[in-house]
Formats: sequence, C-alpha cells, structure tokens
Amino acid sequence: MTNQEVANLLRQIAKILEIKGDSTFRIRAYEEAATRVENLAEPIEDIWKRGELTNVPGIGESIAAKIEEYLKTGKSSYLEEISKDIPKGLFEMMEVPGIGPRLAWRLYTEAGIQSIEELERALVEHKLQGLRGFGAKMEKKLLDGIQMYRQLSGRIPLYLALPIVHNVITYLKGHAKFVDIAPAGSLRRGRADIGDCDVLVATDDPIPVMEAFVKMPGVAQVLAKGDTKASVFTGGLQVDLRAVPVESWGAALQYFTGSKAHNIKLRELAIKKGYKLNEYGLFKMDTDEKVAGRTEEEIYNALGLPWIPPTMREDRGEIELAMTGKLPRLVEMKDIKGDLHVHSTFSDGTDTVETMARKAKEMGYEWLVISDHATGLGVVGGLKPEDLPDYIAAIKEAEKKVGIRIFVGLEGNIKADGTFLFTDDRVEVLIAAIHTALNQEKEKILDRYEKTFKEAKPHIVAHPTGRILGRRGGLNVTSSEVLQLCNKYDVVPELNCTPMRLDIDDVGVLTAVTQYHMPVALGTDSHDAEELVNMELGVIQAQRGWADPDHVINTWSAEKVEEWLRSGHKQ
DNA sequence: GCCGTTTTCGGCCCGACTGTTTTCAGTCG
Repeated sequence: MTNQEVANLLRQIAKILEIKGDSTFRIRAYEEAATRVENLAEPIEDIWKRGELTNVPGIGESIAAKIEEYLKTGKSSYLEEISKDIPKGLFEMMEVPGIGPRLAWRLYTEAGIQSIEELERALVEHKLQGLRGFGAKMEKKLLDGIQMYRQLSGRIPLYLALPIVHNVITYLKGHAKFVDIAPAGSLRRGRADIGDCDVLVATDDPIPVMEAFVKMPGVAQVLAKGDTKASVFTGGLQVDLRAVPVESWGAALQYFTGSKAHNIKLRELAIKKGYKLNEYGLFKMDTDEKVAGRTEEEIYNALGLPWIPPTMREDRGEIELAMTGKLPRLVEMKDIKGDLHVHSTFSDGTDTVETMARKAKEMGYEWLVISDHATGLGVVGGLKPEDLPDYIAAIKEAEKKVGIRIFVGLEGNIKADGTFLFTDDRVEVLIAAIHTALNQEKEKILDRYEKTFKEAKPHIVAHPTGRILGRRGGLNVTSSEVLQLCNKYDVVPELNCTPMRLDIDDVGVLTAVTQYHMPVALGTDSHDAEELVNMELGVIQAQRGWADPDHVINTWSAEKVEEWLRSGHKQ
C-alpha cells in the first residue's frame, strides 16, 4: 500500500464528511493528515510496523486506527459506512467550478440530481429555478462551469504554464500601470504540474489593471472580477490576478505563493505569537499595529523564522525545520558543474558529441556525461559493443577540442525479463532504464530493476517511475519503491529533467535525501543541444525535495565524480 | 479529529467574490 493510496483514502473520507456537512474541523483534520501522509519521506507502512503512526503530526488515535485497518485489509469499514448513501456521480459534480460539497448535496437531496449530465439537462430545461438561491445567473454560472470542466484536462505541466503566465505579464506591462508584478502560487513554488496560475500586482490604483486584465486578447471567459481580484480562462488555463497595495507586497507574495497548508501553519504560528497574518501584513492581535509586510523576509523573521524558499513551502515539515534553524542550503543552478544524461548522433540525438559538449561548456559546466542508448531499442538504433571504439574516440576528441571532461556513458535498456544487454569496462557511467514492457505489474517491474541492479551494477537508474506529466500511466511503481532498491544496491536515482518527466518526483528526492542520505543525479536526457537548459527545471524539483548541493552529483567536481564511479560499483 | 512549557477542554487561518441572502452561506485559493 503506497503513501498516496493511504492519502487518497483520508482525502476521500474528508470529501464525504464535507458533503454531509460534518464539522469543518474534523474535515480539516482528515485533509491535513492526508497531506502529511502524501509528503512523508518514508513508507507509511514502515512507520505503522514500528507502531509509530501517532508520532506523525496530524495523525491521532482515530485516524491511526483507520490507516491500520486499511493497511491490513485494503479496505476501510468507516469509509464504506459513511459513503453508503452518496451517489458516485456527486464527486464528479464537485469537479465543476462553482459546485462545492454543499451544493452537490443539495442538488442531490432536493432535486435528485446524481451526475453532471443530469445537472446539465435540468439547467437547460430550467427545472432548478424553484430551488432556493437559483436564479438565471446561477443557471448560467453552472452551465459555464460544466463547459469549462469539459475543456479542462486537470493540471498541466509546469513548462506549459510558464509561457502562458509570461504572456499575461508582458501584456499587462504594456497595457496597465503598476509598481511591481510577479507570478505566485504553485508556479512560484515550482510544482511539476500547475492547476491554475496566480499573478500578483502591486498598485495603489487596481481597478484599471483589473479592466486591462479581463480585456486581454485570448481571454475565453471571465470567471470573476472585483476591484482587487479577477480570474479569467485563457490558453486552456485559469489565471488569477490579485492587486495589493505597494506596502503589502511581501505579505501578499507570501500569502499568494502558498501552499495553502504552509500558510495555515504559518498563521497558526502567528496566532500563538499574538499576531494576525493575512495578505496585507502581519498585525499585532490586540492593537492591529502592522509589524511586517513589505517583504517576505520581514514576515518570516518577525515570526522567529528564517526566510523559507518558495520551493519548500508545502507543509512537509519545513516550518518545524526552520524553527530549529536547520533549513538546508538548497542546490541552485550556479552550483551545477555537469549533466549526467545526454545523447548524441551516436544514437537518437540530433547533435554531435562536440556540439553537445560546446553547449555544456557555454553553460559553465566542467564536465558532461555522453550517454547514448545501447542497442536493444529498435527505434533508436543504439550502440553495439563493436561501436564503442568509435564512440570513445569521438568523445576523447571532443574532450580535447572543447576543453571539458567528458565521461563515456551508456544508457542500457532493462529488458522485459530483467536482463540487461551489455556492460563494458570501457564505459565509465552506466545508466539503466526501462523503455519497453511498461505495463507490467508492480512485482514484475521491481524484479526487473532488482535483477539488473544486482547483475549489471549500473551507477544510475534513469526516469525510475516512467511518469509522463499530464498523461496517465508510467510504470506501476512509486518512487519510494524504486528508491528502496536503489538504497539496497547502491544505485543513484536520476531526476530526469525532461519537462514532461521530472522523474523521480519531488517527494522521491525528499526520500532519497532525508531518508536514505543518498545523492540524486540530474540528467536532462537531451537529444539536442538546446535541451541542456532543462537542467533548471530539474534543479527546481531537486529544491522541492530539500536537496542541498552535496546530495546532487551534478555539483561535484570531475575528480569527485571519478571517485564516486570508482567506489562501490563494479568492484 | 487533533492538539497542548499558559490548556486533556475548547479552541481550530483568512479574506475576496458571487448570488440574491435584506445580513449571509457557499466557493475558492
């Protein structure tokens, strides 16, 4: 049972309690427990086996018992009990913007509506107008909401959201007056996928800015528009704009960056210290005197904390860590000295070894791993043992011409039965990856990894879970399951920086770094030279996993990398 | 349902926007 599955159970319980109008505090307790489980660096099953479930913040006796039953039996009698009289369609209805748990429940109990299709029909036929609070505007709002729900495909990958927000900001700079503007929300936190985009603007004259925003070209729909806050639908994405007074810029940036769970924790801390925190500033509870707000640093410091980087603000324990003064110094782009996963024309890359090396040099790197595919993957050609002399000669030549250290790498395919095509002493960096038979069941995939880790002793396992953002699928394994094997066989997990992969995910990095004290390997998996810049997306994800430079191999000197390659492997 | 160097009971984050509520509940982030 994975942490995600347990978190889903708790979240499902919270949802049902919400529909039924249960205590908001009980609902919050389940939601918070879900978030904590989701973000645990350790498998919850291990914690349970040690009898330490209630040591996890947010988990008490009652929730621990429910988790235990679920881990033991795969079922929850409590969930079954409370969901008996709830039609499944209600959950989908709540995905429609504007429909929350209370309205979904009313639509069901007062009008017998159990699905989006039934709701749509009732709206079109004006059958709901007898209900309290249902006028023509409400009808239109919900019909629009249904249409939007059908267009939205859920969350979109970070790299697709970035240009949309960039366009909004560029447009507003040319068509409105303000002092400052910045993206906030999950975009600023660097989440791998984005639900909606938040943009913050500092101005003392917000109304014209809001006007310009909702009239932007490309706005498909205006979802809300007030004096200081507006939401539109553009480029297939919801974008929220929030205007704040200049003197509240820091407080607003903090508030609007989130995450929600992080903010709640911070406001609770503020209350304990006799303050009230909102998007306008930090105020003394008794006198309403403002004590901080111009910058984020001011606010965190006034609460007795160092400034916490946005990439850490997920309520994964960062506030508690900040209190002890032990926040890690997160890895940054300027620390990166090399790329651990790059292809060339020797397999399916479009640029030569030399071109890739020049780009690496241009990025300020000291070294590079050229890691072309080994044979066995039909579509990409791939290197055979007899190709190695030419491959190595090309690498050595580029090394001399460009003037950076280039390691001879090889990305080998782990076959469906777990055999690995070839290893060779002339290969300095051996990368193993699954590219075929992706739909096997979990046990089979883990067996394949284990067999290869044991027999071929690769240095790195590439894109360990096979996830593709914005699409279903990936391998039937979680990062935490692969990481257990990595730990056992001393194989370094890759954080693949391909914008659609970012695999292992942020929680995986957190597990590797804080649980196993294991480094991660950032690899852009570049197939042309321009893709080397994707390293930046990987660095952001590594930050989200609390990685300091020591835990990122890419920050090591070429000598230190050589030392690592010699030790522990192929002895 | 969780939690506690002021509490094992009585608290629990905060505000904007919407619709139609003449004072506020629901939704959202």
